[in-house]
Amino acid sequence: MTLTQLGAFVLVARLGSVKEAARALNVSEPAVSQALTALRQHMGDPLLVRGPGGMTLTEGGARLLPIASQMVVLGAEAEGAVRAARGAPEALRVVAAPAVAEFVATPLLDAFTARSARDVEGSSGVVAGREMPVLLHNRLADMAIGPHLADDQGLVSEPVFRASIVAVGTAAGPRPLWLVDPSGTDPSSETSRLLRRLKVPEDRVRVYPNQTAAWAAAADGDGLAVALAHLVAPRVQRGELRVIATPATPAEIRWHATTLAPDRRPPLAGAFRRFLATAEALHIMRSPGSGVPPSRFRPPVYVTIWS
Amino acid sequence: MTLTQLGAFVLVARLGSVKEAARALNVSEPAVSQALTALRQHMGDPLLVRGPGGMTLTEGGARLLPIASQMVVLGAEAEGAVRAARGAPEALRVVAAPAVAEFVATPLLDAFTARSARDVEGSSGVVAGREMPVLLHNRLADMAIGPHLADDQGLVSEPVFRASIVAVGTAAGPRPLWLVDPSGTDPSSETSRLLRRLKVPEDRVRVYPNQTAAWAAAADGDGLAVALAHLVAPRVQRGELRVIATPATPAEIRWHATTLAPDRRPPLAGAFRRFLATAEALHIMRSPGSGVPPSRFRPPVYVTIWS
DNA sequence: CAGCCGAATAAGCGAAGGCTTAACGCGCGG
DNA sequence: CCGCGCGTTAAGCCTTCGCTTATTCGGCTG
Repeated sequence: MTLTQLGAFVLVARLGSVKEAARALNVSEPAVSQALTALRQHMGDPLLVRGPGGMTLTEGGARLLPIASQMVVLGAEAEGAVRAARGAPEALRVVAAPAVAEFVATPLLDAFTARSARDVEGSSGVVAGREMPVLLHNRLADMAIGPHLADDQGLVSEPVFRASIVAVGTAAGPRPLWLVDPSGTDPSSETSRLLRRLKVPEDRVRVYPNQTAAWAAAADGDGLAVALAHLVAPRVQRGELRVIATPATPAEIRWHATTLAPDRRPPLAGAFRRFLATAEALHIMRSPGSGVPPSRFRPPVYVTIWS
Repeated sequence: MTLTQLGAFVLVARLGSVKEAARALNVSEPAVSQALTALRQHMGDPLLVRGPGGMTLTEGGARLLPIASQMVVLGAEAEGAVRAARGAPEALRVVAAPAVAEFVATPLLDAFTARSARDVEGSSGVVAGREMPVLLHNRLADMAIGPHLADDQGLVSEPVFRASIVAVGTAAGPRPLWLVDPSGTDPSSETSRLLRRLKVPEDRVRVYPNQTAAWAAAADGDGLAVALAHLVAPRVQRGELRVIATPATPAEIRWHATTLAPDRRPPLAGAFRRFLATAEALHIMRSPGSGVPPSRFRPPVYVTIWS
């Protein structure tokens, strides 16, 4: 399996014909055809078969195409990325648990890049706790902010923030519906730990795309939402929501910053780690202003790998 | 540039040593070293240099690593994907504008897969309008739901839903701050069209990760949020928010479903397109129940390409 | 049935890729 | 200063890639 083969396959699938693909690639038609057969053989699937209106994908080909297409794109990107590294700003890549990402990751990165004298470019993404060690080890991220990561060889995980999680809703009741953010599906998260401690059955849990949405549903009387106390406080004061005591809340939780061991982590990750200890960072975590000007808002490039 | 070369590079970067990488790959040490030099030459960058505590990445290497790593992973995935296609459920991949993704994409796909007799597996992702045609053409998605896509050769875009966008907040005032979801940064979106029509300068715009969050901020009196009227209605009725008239709102908008031309689109995409015309789908779009049980909630695999 | 078009196959060739063993360079600690 | 340990270079070998031209196969159309 070669990038050229994948490229040929992608182009034939897109253009619907070997001939056109050959023309687009500026090679002879058999070259493309041969690349295809090599790939077919490797995969053990026809991938593309003759059909009305050109070559059409088999089910296997349809599965392969998005993956192959991405690989081709990444291949092109790779060359550019290395070349662009000269004189480009240093990159700092942070992955975070949903609540962190939703409320504080962007303000923190903004403050850090603004304060850092160096030319720095930060970006962040959301992942489950289980993924974090892998991403750090593979250096797909420089720092993870979220739950404590077990003493995985080569990782250092230090607490950077303490908060309290509470249940909020409009009224207490028996067998409430629990409204949570995606970390409810992440077994290593505090949210899911809480649900387990309360023995909430799965059919009494509803997952929302983010904590704000879950609060909104709770304010509608749909159930109890899990919330970080200091973040939901304004709504409680306004009377939209009430803090509902449960056997397991309020509970104290900690956010941890995890990086590779100091001798192996990028310098920038160390600098950011030190920044997290400053009063400025602490202030941001305690009361993040939410919403950012559009020029600052760069949504990460989410590429969905359809599996 | 070969996948083997990239694999060797990734492994050396991860393990910090050529020797260990060679052992992990079960090849001789020069094999790895040579793969590295080939890649270095191709890229025109040392990528990895000797450093204290093993081989350390150059800035260029650091840029390459995440890309290379992903390519390697995808390479492995490719083989599995084709093999798994036998007897696997058919895949339907939908990309959607932020508002669609936030409120209706998941319920729609759930309803469709539940109703379809076939074994179907749906998944969805969020993208900007500009990306949609290329994703469809490249067959990285089977359908796009969002703005009308210009008469791009080979694409058919049909309206599937009509709604009204309004501005909501707690009070009208001069020079309000506009609170929008990420589509505010997408020039082809209705939201950004609206902002342009109102001549809102960029520094009066704040982008939130989703519409719900923007509404919440608006309820806090932070400014005016852009909202789909029928979705924000409950909050207006409860008095949390008021609809604020502006010279450009309320405005009627349309969601369009776009696929490849019928003769080139996957059968499943056609079936889903027809489903969107049913009363059931219409009902879901009009009043989507939000929040899904966790067993149903499969967050798409978001892979961030750090550029 | 002839003719045509597009895909597949055959045969051949140069250039990489990818692997080995052997030897070299080089920083570091005994 | 000698010997490790580790990365790199050298040389040789076989396989595969990737391309060509020439030919064959298969389906569609007049």
